[in-house]
Amino acid sequence: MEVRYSKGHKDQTRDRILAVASTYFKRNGVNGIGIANLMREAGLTHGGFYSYFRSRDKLVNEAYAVAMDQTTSKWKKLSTSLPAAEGLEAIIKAYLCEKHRDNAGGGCALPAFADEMGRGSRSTKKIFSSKLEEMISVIKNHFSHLPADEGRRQAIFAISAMMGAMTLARASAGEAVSEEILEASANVLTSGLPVRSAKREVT
Amino acid sequence: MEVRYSKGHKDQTRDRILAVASTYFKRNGVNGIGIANLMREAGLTHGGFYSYFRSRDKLVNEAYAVAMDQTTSKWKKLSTSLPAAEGLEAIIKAYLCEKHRDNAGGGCALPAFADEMGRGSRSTKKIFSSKLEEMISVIKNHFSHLPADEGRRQAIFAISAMMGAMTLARASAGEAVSEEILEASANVLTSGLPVRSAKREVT
DNA sequence: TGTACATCAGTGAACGCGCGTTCACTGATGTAC
DNA sequence: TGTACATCAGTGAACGCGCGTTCACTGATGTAC
Repeated sequence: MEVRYSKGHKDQTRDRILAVASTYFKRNGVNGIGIANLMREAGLTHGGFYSYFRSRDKLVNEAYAVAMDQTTSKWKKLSTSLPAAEGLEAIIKAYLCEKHRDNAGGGCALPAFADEMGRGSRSTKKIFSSKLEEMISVIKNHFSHLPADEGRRQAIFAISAMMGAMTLARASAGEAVSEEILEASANVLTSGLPVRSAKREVT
Repeated sequence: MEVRYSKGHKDQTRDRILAVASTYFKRNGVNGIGIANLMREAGLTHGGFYSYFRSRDKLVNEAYAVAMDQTTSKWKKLSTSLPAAEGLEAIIKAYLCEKHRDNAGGGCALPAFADEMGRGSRSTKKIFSSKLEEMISVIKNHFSHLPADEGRRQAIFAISAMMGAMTLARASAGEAVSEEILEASANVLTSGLPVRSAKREVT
């Protein structure tokens, strides 16, 4: 047993539960793991759950937000370490690879449960769209050479295409077409997007 | 009560159960409706279910196949009624519209449960990839002016982008960004794809 | 310093509910004679 | 033609199980005196 009453101890435990939930919801689906198992993975028993969250639904909504934040910050890191065009290519290649496909629990929130959020409540959709807005904003920085509305359009499109390809690649994992999907989408996105065309014109 | 023992009566009932399952699974998720309610929607009681399917899992796999076939034949109809470029635009516009977004039960199988199939068994993934292959084949016909492998790549990419956009639009339904997603993806797909570029070159 | 008490993170038994599955039964029909 | 029987699509009660949720309790710690 660790020391109790330490400053922020309960917040740390809460964050741990959320981290476990984010991972398992992404890997097994939002209904793919129950509270008892979640709490066990967090090193606790199920009874304590309700001193952290008012209901399972509340946890689910918070886990959605946490999971989407994880993707956003990952993209931000890749973004800031490279110039615009290379940064976007780095994001696309890190996204559309077999390692990401086979690691749903540690990967992007969108292919893992965007469709589940589509069946969620109004509050779920508000969380989704505000977190998606942050993702769009990060990607949009890579289209700063375009007019603002065109850059936003390209960013939205790139995110849609990436998450769609990953979802289809996962659904066909183990079949030859799965790698084709990753390859095709990475190829078209990196060779066909305006950011790359712009590069070519400069060269 | 209808007449019993009529030729093919049981097959018709089976098809009706599958049609109901396809619609409700797409609308509410694969776990969003139970056997009792499914059978009630098909005009029966739950006890009879097991004279049609060996288990719920078997029904789910068959419903996946039925749902994907529905999309394929819808695309085929749009494809054959128009020349290549216009046919593809018709498919894209019919896909990326608010009517489709708000009608998951009657819409495409991919945004409805591709992610669920990603968590399915090996047999589920085999069904998925063989049905996806048919979809690719229909879309690929619209890229017949390209080398075969490039046409296939574009077809795979277009399908990924369409289903990704629809999934994100549904998850943000009710927020302004939802319509933006549909518009952005339809716009980029129809103006940026090689089929359209080819058209322009000819003109 | 030592003792009694309050605090509170965490425990685990218990409950109700929904769901997948089983199974003995029903009742309308076609068929044999 | 009429009667007895076989067939079989469909019924609904019952069971077991897992899961979300509740709640009385535990036990380690900090604090008051």
